[in-house]
Amino acid sequence: MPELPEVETTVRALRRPLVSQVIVDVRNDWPSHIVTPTLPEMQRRIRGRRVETIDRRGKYLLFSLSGGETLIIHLKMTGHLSVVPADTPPDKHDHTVFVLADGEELRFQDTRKFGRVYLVQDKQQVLGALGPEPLAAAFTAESLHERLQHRKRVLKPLLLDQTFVAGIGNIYADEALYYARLHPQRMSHSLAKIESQALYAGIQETLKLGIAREGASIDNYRKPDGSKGDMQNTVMVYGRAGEPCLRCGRPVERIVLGGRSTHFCPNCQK
DNA sequence: ACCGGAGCCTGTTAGC
DNA sequence: TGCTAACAGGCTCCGG
Repeated sequence: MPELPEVETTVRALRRPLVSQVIVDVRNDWPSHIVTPTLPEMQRRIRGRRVETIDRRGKYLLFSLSGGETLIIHLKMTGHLSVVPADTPPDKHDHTVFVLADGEELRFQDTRKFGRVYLVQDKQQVLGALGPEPLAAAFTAESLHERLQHRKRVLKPLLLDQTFVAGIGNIYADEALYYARLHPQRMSHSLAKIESQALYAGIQETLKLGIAREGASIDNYRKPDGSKGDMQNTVMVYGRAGEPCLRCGRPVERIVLGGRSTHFCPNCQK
C-alpha cells in the first residue's frame, strides 16, 4: 500500500523517463478512475501537453504540464505506474493509459480500482485539505506538539488523518509509534512535550528510512520497474503480530483502531 | 469535534 | 481438493 516513501520512490523513478515527454492521448476502461474532468474533455485538454515537473504532496503524484494544468494521481491501495514501450503487452489491470509522443506509454495499473486521476487548473482543489508535509522544514517538533495539544483524538487514527499530517499510512504510523515508544491508543492531547518530540523523530526516521529503502513491498507495492523495495525487511512491528518485539522479546500485539489493524509492543509502548 | 460504519474493489487466505 | 466467505486497506460520506 503506497504511502509517502513509496510515492516518493515512484516519483523519483518516473522523472527520468517522463519529464519533457509530450502526452498525445489518454485511454481509460474504468470511468470512476478519472474523477475530473470527463474522459473526452481530459483528452482534449491533455493532448500536446508536455510533462514539465513531477512532484509529490502527501500520497499524491503531481505532474505539472505545459499550459499550466496539473495531472494528479493517487495510487491508493494497489496503484502502480510505469513507463513502457507502447507495444508492451497490456495487463488486465491497466485502467488508465497516457500515450506519449515517443512511442511509450505511462500506464496506471490498479488491481482494486481504488486509484484516482485528476486534471485540474488549480491543484489546491484536490490538495487543499492536506495537512503539513512531514519532511518539510516547516514541520517541526514544536508545531507537531502544538497540533497534538489542540486535538482530542486517539493517536493512531490521528496519524492516518491526512488533514493532520500528509503521507502517513498504516505501516509508517505503526512504525513511528513504535520508534517513539508511544501506545497507539494514547490521546493526542495527553502527550508531554518530550513525547511529541519522540513522535516527531519517529515520523521523520521511519519515513526517511522508507525512502532510503525505496519503499516497503509488504503487499502489492512495486517500484515502477517492477522490482521490490527493501523496507519490508526493516519493519519493527507492522505485520509482526505474535512475533517477538525486536527490543524486548515480548510478543507484538495486534488490535484494531479506527478500523485499521494496529501493531505494537505492549511492553515498550506506553 | 470526534467516532463508527458503510461503500468502493478484487486477490488472497482462512475455514469447511 | 474445491468451494465459499471473510479480509485487507485509503479515503469519502453519512449519521450520531
